[in-house]
Amino acid sequence: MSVTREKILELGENLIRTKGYNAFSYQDISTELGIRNAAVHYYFPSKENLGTSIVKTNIQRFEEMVENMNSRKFGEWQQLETFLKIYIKSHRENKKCLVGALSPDYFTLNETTKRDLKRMVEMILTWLTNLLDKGRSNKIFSFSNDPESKAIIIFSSLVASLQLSAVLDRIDYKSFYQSILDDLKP
Amino acid sequence: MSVTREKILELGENLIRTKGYNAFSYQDISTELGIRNAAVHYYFPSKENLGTSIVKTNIQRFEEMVENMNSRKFGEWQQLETFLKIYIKSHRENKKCLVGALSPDYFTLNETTKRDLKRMVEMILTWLTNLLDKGRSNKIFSFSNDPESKAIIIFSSLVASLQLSAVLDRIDYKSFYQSILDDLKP
DNA sequence: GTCTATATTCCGATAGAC
DNA sequence: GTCTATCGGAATATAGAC
Repeated sequence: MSVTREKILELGENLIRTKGYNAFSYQDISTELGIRNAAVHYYFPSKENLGTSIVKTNIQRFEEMVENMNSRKFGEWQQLETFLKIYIKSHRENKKCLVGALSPDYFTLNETTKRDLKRMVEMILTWLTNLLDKGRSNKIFSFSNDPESKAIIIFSSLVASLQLSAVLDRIDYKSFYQSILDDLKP
Repeated sequence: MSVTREKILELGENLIRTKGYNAFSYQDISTELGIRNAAVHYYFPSKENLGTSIVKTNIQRFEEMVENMNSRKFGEWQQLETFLKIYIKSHRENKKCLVGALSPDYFTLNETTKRDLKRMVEMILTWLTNLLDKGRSNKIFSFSNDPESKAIIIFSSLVASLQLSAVLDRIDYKSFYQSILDDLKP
């Protein structure tokens, strides 16, 4: 696979996660890579193509993370902490997560990207719901509400915390993150 | 104050809360109002002006809500429920809240709008932190972590839940909202 | 004070050169 | 297969008519 293509994918993801889908342009990418904007169109004919490819890449990344944790027999705590590390890293890099970057623009996306983003969110929420449910059965987590609602609360917190971090440069992310874990302790 | 100006403000807010700041244009507004796009520029010379005005309006609205609750001597539960109603209403109208609509685009905003948005987020978080703190002292709320972290978790949940609702049209908002309250019950 | 005609810049995308 | 020259349209914004 072309190295230019790879670079475009990486740059595109970074641009979406910093400026947002509707604020970045092919020009941003071509300038950075020292090529013409139309060269980007060669690899990704439309912005729709690029957006969808980026979402698909992220879905794959998530699936690989889950598979990896399963094959290494991670416990529920370990799995949750591994998942949370994605957000700590994003926070350190001053980026939003892909879901937090694209979901606010959902209505403006094309059908393909919408469908993929939806699939990604469903995948994450289903995984997290199951994790919380199993963890509670095993007396590792403790919470009063139903697992699905709890999963939405936790996932939403993570997604928006990265958005709010950009606004309030003084969020103590360590405390925030620790609070999410503390909330689940038996 | 001009009626056209009022309409522009209202339409602009709706557009930001549905399409997002970088996706809506003055054309969207002028078409809806049956005037030329430049007429909108008369009232709000730049998009920056419009954006800032909308944020300021929302800050004022929030301040009035708090003042109103104070003057009517609302208890902590009642205050929290009143606050949550904003999100239930937004959810019903398929809109994001203003913070959830603008924060993801923070890096692309001009300095004035950035400053106002920051002020709005700080105001809400400070209010919520104090509410949680007082409520816990009065044995009305129960939670283990520090009030500021808890406030960020709750506020983040609310902000992103509206974003995710657009993606997953099948979020049971009632359960979600009830779970947030249940989490705080002693 | 209110709005229209118009300029300018930038966007995403196509056709075609190498 | 890879990229450049270029288009058509839409975006924000200004100058000036009424």
